Amino acid sequence: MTTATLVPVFAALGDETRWNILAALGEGEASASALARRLPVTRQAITKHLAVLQEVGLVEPVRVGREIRFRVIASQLSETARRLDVIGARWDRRLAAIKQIAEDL
Amino acid sequence: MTTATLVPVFAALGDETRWNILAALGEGEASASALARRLPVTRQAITKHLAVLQEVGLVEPVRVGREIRFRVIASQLSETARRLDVIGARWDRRLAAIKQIAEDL
DNA sequence: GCCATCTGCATCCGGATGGTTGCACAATCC
DNA sequence: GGATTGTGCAACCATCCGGATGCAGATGGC
Repeated sequence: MTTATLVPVFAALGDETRWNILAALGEGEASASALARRLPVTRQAITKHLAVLQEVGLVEPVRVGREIRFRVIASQLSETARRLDVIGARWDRRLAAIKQIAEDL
Repeated sequence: MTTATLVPVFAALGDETRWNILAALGEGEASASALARRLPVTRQAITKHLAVLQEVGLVEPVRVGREIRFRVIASQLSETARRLDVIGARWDRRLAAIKQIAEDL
């Protein structure tokens, strides 16, 4: 679960490279080195990004022999979407109410 | 509609102050000056944030007399949530498939 | 045991970013 | 018409951030 606070999750998702990493991980678990081979960035850069993604619970490390692979935690994405949807709905209601009031004038 | 590219929207949502502004706008339309009065930041800072929010279609300016009020576009929030949910679902399927393969070994 | 490979840590760098201050300009209300 | 209030623009500042380099340490294959 680790329901991370919402804002940092969005901050993590607000970077193109991070999405590329997530997309690459969609093909299956991969280590930082492996990711560095198929993406146009250094391993160290990838490591930092993975740390950010792990911090907000979007990704999870798995030790395999001497390497550390990472896998996407899809549920965290869904959870974030759900929470954002709730917020959106709340605003919809509020705005609808305001509009109603305005029209009643 | 203005289906802004997803990543910049997340980047915009990845800032605490911006959420405070959105929350304040939830009470109803407000100008940059008005927001500056009830938030612990300068009007100019707020103006910049509003520009970012407007850029990604989360907020919309409305001219009222000599002031420019801003209102939240709730549909953009819902839309973003929907798109994120689709991505999450895709990952869920993919991960389920991978798990299936692993178990079949 | 040795070499190849993967990870970790520290440092450095340029650009973006959140924020401020200061000033000029526009419009509105009385 | 004048003072008040709202906006716009520019410069400046500190910090964060994405990224690169370099080097040291760990670990596994053969």
